Amino acid sequence: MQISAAELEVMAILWAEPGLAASDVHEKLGDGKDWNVRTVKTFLARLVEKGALTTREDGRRYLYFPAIDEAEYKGTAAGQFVDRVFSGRAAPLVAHLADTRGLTADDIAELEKLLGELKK
Amino acid sequence: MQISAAELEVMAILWAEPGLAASDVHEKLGDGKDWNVRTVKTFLARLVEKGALTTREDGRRYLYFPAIDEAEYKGTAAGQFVDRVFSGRAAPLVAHLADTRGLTADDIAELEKLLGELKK
DNA sequence: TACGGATGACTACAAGCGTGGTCAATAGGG
DNA sequence: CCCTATTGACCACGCTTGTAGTCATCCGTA
Repeated sequence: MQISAAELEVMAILWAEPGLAASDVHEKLGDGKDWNVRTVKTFLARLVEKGALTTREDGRRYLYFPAIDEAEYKGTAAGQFVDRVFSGRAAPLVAHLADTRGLTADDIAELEKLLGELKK
Repeated sequence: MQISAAELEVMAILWAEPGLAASDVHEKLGDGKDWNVRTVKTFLARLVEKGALTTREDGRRYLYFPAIDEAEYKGTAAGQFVDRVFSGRAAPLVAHLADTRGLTADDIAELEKLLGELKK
């Protein structure tokens, strides 16, 4: 089930707040995204078609709910990305991230904590 | 400069061994990828068009060379991915990787070493 | 009650992508 | 020397993606 970049923005909004109507999603879009409402509706329709969203009728409109789990989706997406770009190896990915965008001290602390747990 | 998944496979081969001809690239493709030679040539042509490869004539054929830096490309790609899927935060990405595919002990060790260096 | 704005259904359309076919020239093996 | 396999140039085609337009309907307000 492929979800495109633009569609993912819509999913992000609905993962954060399920049960919105098309116009709500439109309003909640970030700054750069000044998509037409119809564009948003297209994405919603495609996501429903793809099985990533379900709808509930609410009078004359639909409310949209995520049909796939956020953590699960992100996990798979991360795995696919690492496979595609880094031949499946996670460490170089982190190295590159550190290199090109600089991990914050917080990031590093969080990662250390994570590694501590993983070692157990 | 967008490089698609299939094109990236070709880039990977040429990053590992620059100066191959189309047929060489075709031969070096991994197991799953039984693309037709013409498919490979299409990707090569598109990559040249995109400026990701340059060519040198070698008699009747072309040799292909990467025109973009591997580390740089991967760094940007990683950054874009983290932005797109994880709102720019690296730690959750690693957490998801650990979760869904299990990092190996080696991975963990490598990451720890990396973090050690980053802290300095 | 008539109209303007919201809503869903359907349609459009160009660019990108994955996959490969056609054609003409040519180089190499028999 | 001739035929086959290789190579590049160009073309094709259906699917996805980003970005909406059109149309009919309906709801609330003037």
